[in-house]
Amino acid sequence: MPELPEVETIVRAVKPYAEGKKIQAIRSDTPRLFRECKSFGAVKKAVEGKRIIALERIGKNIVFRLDGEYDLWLHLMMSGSLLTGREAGKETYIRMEIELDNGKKILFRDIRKFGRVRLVEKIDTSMRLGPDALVVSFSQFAYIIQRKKKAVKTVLLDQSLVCGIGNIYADEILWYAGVMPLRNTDSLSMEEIKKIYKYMNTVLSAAIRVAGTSFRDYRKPDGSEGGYFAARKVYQRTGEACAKDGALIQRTIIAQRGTHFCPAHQL
DNA sequence: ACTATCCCCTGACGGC
DNA sequence: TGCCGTCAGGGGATAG
Repeated sequence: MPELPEVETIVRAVKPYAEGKKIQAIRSDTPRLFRECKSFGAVKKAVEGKRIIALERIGKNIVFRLDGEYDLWLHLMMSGSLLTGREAGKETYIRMEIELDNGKKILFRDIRKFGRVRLVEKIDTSMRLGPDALVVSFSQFAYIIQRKKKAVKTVLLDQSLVCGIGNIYADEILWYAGVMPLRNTDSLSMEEIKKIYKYMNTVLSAAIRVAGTSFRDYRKPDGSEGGYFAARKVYQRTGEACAKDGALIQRTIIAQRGTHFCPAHQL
């Protein structure tokens, strides 16, 4: 699923393709994608003819910074991806096509139609996002963790606290940190919070270096797969031996999500 | 105001 | 062969 490393990979690939170009046309036959906008027509009117000043990632969110009144915001949700150098007619599940003024196209592919587009003001406060997981300082992070009294995994998944972490990396980070996903944040020692912070950075950075985790739907814009699935320690390894101590990986449900952990070294 | 639960979508896969 | 249940899960909406 596209989490911070996957969205970062996509944005890095699309950046040189999009930045500095004008949006010639935007097309879509999936009204559902624009369910949070007034209408598709309103989006069309706001973005066509506008230049893409920059392409940015904030957590799992993608923002096309435009030289108009609004920016174009996109969330890939679970099965969304951006494709470059391809024709819409030759691909399946294309929900939106952005044609640039050089004739090239950015395609939004999304099997499950969970993705969403918004027009956002230049300074937007409606997204309710905490600081990005790769930007937040340790003191900020410790403060955020300590003022919550919930399962640590739930806190890591809450985008309004820290944004960018999803189900795969929450499990991976907690495996490295040696902390049980169900542990209440008010019981964590400062040592444990330090470990979670440290591995949040190392796991996300390592995943970006290999272009993310391809599990089910996620692919890079050129169609190739990310390499982190092979490197993962717990996610989707239920019943396998833990790489650290050989105990069998267990699975439970936290916050409606499959949660994987080692019962021996995660305390 | 806060938290927990439901639900949107589609395809893959295992069991019978 | 094909039908059915389960799983994948981000985040907005809604109930409490």
